[in-house]
Amino acid sequence: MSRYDRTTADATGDGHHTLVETERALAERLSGLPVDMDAMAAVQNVYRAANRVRNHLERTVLAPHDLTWTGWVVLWVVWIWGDIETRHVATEAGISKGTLTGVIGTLEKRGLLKRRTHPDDARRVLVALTAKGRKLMTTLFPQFNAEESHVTASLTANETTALARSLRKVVAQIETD
Amino acid sequence: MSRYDRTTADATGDGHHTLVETERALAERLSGLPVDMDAMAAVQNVYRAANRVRNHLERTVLAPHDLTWTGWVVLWVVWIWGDIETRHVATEAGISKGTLTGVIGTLEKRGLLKRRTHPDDARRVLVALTAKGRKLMTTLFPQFNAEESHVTASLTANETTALARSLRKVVAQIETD
DNA sequence: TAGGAGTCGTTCCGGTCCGAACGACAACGG
DNA sequence: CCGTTGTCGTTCGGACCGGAACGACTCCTA
Repeated sequence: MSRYDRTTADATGDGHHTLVETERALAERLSGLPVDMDAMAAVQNVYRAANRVRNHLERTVLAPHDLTWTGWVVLWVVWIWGDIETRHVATEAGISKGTLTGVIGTLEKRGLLKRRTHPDDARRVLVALTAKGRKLMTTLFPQFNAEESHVTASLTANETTALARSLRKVVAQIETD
Repeated sequence: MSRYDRTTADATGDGHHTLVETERALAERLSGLPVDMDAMAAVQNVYRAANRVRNHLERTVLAPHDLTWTGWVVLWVVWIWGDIETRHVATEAGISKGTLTGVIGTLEKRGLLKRRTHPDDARRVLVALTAKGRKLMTTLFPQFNAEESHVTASLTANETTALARSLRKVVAQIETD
């Protein structure tokens, strides 16, 4: 046993700690200093939830079709907005343009979308789904959305909308810097 | 100009689209099919907010100290729980043990933490901060927490706690599969 | 007490990610 | 006209990421 068996940790068995445990351990490190526990908990859970949701959707919906999360998001953006410039795709998908180049290359190689030069500006590149890509999205989106419903199933309708609204506030707050 | 200038997009100028615009464009793709818009908006914003928060904190707090987000999380976990086995660090930090090996290697090379073999089990490895690592955390955590407060500043206290609670529900929902 | 089963951290691989640097191109100026 | 400036997408380097395979080690059992 010995003290190394996490006698100070109060583990819940699977290595996860509750907020209360973390708060107590943190108090030992920062005795006296003021800590915004609510903000800390919110930020931690945003990041934790995002990764959990991503991994879950990748495994249940995307993996059978050999799609990564980023690949899916890019396909979705192009599907919705169609015939869109790559720089806008990058902004909309929330990735850098450097990353997008590789992702679009992969998707184009698989015949899901196509690149073409902008007719009025040879620097720009337009992207659009192929027929194969549109067919895939028509099949996949209902499955994806059903899983989105599933992961939010433990929330009431009001809680779900409040969640989205609060998160938009956080994003807006960051963008006003 | 031409139709390629996003006449169908209703861009807000910076490449971002509102939920209403997305909903309308989506309706054109899925006319008739039922869509859980609330779940979709919630999932999208969770992921968007997580990345925005991460990037913001990396730039404002972590970058000056040449720390990555993952490196910071690992340091934080070890700081809070101290003398902890690597497998628990991986679980707590939300990364795989394969990834953790590399991150710990980097942090150890910088003298921020130290590895040592578990006295009762030669397979296990214990990790603890060095004096330098503890000093860094004492300096950095208040700055980090202040930025966490800042990004949630546009939420009321009730909204912040509700946000964290809803996100925990989402995580719990996924883990019950 | 010796062998098999299980668990630990590590290594490797293919892929993702960002930011900086780069070349191609367009727009503006003299 | 032609250089300067700025904006595209692309390329490259370094870090991260999960999952599979691996060797080292412990535990269980006959």
